[in-house]
Order: sequence, then C-alpha cells, then structure tokens
Amino acid sequence: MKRDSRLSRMLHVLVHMERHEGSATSEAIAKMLGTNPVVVRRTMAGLREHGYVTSVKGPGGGWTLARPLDAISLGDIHRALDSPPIFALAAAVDHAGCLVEQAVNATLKAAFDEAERTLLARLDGVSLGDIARDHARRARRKPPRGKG
Amino acid sequence: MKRDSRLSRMLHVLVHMERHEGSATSEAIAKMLGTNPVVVRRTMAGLREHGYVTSVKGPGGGWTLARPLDAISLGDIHRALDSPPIFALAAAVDHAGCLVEQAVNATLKAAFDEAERTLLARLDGVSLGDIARDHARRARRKPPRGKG
DNA sequence: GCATATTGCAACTATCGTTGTTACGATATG
DNA sequence: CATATCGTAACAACGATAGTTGCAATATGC
Repeated sequence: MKRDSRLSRMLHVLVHMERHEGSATSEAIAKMLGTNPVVVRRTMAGLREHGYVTSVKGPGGGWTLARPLDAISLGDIHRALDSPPIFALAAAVDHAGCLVEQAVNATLKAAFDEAERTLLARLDGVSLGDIARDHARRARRKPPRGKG
Repeated sequence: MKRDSRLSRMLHVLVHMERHEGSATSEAIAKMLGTNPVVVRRTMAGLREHGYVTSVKGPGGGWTLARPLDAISLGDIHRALDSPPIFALAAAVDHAGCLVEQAVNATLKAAFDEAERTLLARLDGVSLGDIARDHARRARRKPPRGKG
C-alpha cells in the first residue's frame, strides 16, 4: 500500500522554517518537498489548527512558525495530522463471532498496542529542536554548499 | 490505506486446522474467513514454501498442518508471508541531499526501528499453541454451539 | 479412459487512502 | 484594479491487498 509520508514531510518543513526569516510560501515549501503547493496547504492546515504555524494570504503572505521548535514534539505533529494509522497490518474482522478469531485478535492487539506505545513514547520524547541540533551537527561535519 | 490482514487470517486458519482432522479444502477455509478460495491459496502458498502446511491436489485433497502449533511462532508466519511492511508511515525520500531531511529521517528511523523490534520480539515470543490455549479458555467460558 | 474434485496460477477488476493536479473563489497588497 | 497568495472542492493517479474469473494440472474412483 502507498505509505503516508506526511509526518516526515512536516518535520522537514518545520525545521527549515526556523532557519527561514519571515514567511515561506506554499510554493517555496512545495519545491523543498518535491511536491505541489496544494498538497502543502492541505497537509499544513492541520498544523495551523493546532497552533504550530500560521498562514497569511495575499502578496508577501505564506507560512510562519508559531512556536519555538523546542516546544513542539514529534508526537505533537503526529496528533496535529489527526493521528493517522501507524500500522499497515490489521486484524481481520470477526465474521462469525468465532472464538478462534477473537483469541487471535486479542493476541495481535496486545502486541500492536505495545509497539504503538513504544513508538508514541519515543515521538513524544523528541522535539523538533532536537532534530534541528542534530542537523546542525551534520552541517558542521559536511557543510551544505558553504552556507552551514 | 487498505490494511494487510493476511497475518491475522493465517493465524486464524492454522489454529482451526489443528482441530480439523484430515485436510481442509481452500473452499472450506475461504468460508471460515469470509473470502474466496483463490485468496486462500495465494496467501497460504507462502506458508507451504516454509513448511508450515502442505497441500494435496485432487479429490479428498486440501491443506494440512505440517507442524505442531507449539513449534510455530507468530513471527514465523509473518516471515512466511514475506515480512510485509509493518508501518503505514514512511519517511519521505530525500530529494536534494538535504541535511535537514536526513536528520529528520534518521530520528524517525530510530523510533520506527525500536517499535519494530518491540513488535517482532513479541511476535516471536508467542506461539500458535499459546493462541490455541487462549482459545480453549475462552471456549470453556462461553461454549460455541455446544461443541466445546 | 473418463468424469470429477481439487490445487496452481495468470490476469483482471475493486477498493481504499495518500498524493498529485486543475480550477476557482477569497483576501490582502500596492 | 492587477496581482500574489491561501482555501477548498473535485477529480485523476498510484500502489498494495483483496476479490473474481478462467483454465491448466493432477489425483481419485469408477
């Protein structure tokens, strides 16, 4: 199945926005992500609703970061995207009240719930500021076109 | 996105097969799962290649369990299905060698890898026999049509 | 041998969610 | 009033599983 790259893309954008004085247009962001301005607006709408970014219409408008990166966790962005399903694997629906199916699904659910808790705890424990600092370390080691 | 229910379905089938003297036809299995015999053959082909079941053509043929349930873990079945992607969330591809993107993806990869290890360890730690025993407990509490 | 039950498999369609695109309206700037 | 920009609806493209049809291969039993 086609996989959901919105979380990854939004983290990418937000870290860039901090380094970007003023606002960035949907078109500029789209170029950064290799996609289309409409996709950018659509995806960032959720972040705006949750107060992580603001958008301004008209000439000179665009998107601005509304909070310091250290105040935003990866889990925050996941939730701002409406907590899309994490797993590609699903339990089959129980067609006939079959007790075997129920035993299977109970076991699988426990396993997936544990993995989900592990993942979400980790996403909540990392902030965008952490990623920005990791980026800064990488840039020092391997300066990007002399701008680092 | 449409989610993959093959693991869940295969576990269901295998637990049933132990209680089934002799072989079960694709058609009978399909009825159990509320699907089509071709889907059953297609999915169970992987299990056959790994030696968990055997299939016999012709009248009186069908599918048979090739090992005791206690000798098969949930992780074994996941691998027999060719280890399909576990997560619906993906990292965006790095278009421009962007160091920000790389920092984002490294962080996400670490988080997803940890969650994956958690899940796989759990799937490897549970056998189909465990599920069968859980089923037996459920059946004692709530007998299905008097067959126990 | 022949009718039949059954698996094996190729090829196609259906489905579902993200992604990509087009089009148009709303709004702010100058 | 021209223009830049977001907002949103509507729809096509894509990718993976799931479902379906059709037919060949094979084993059984008469």
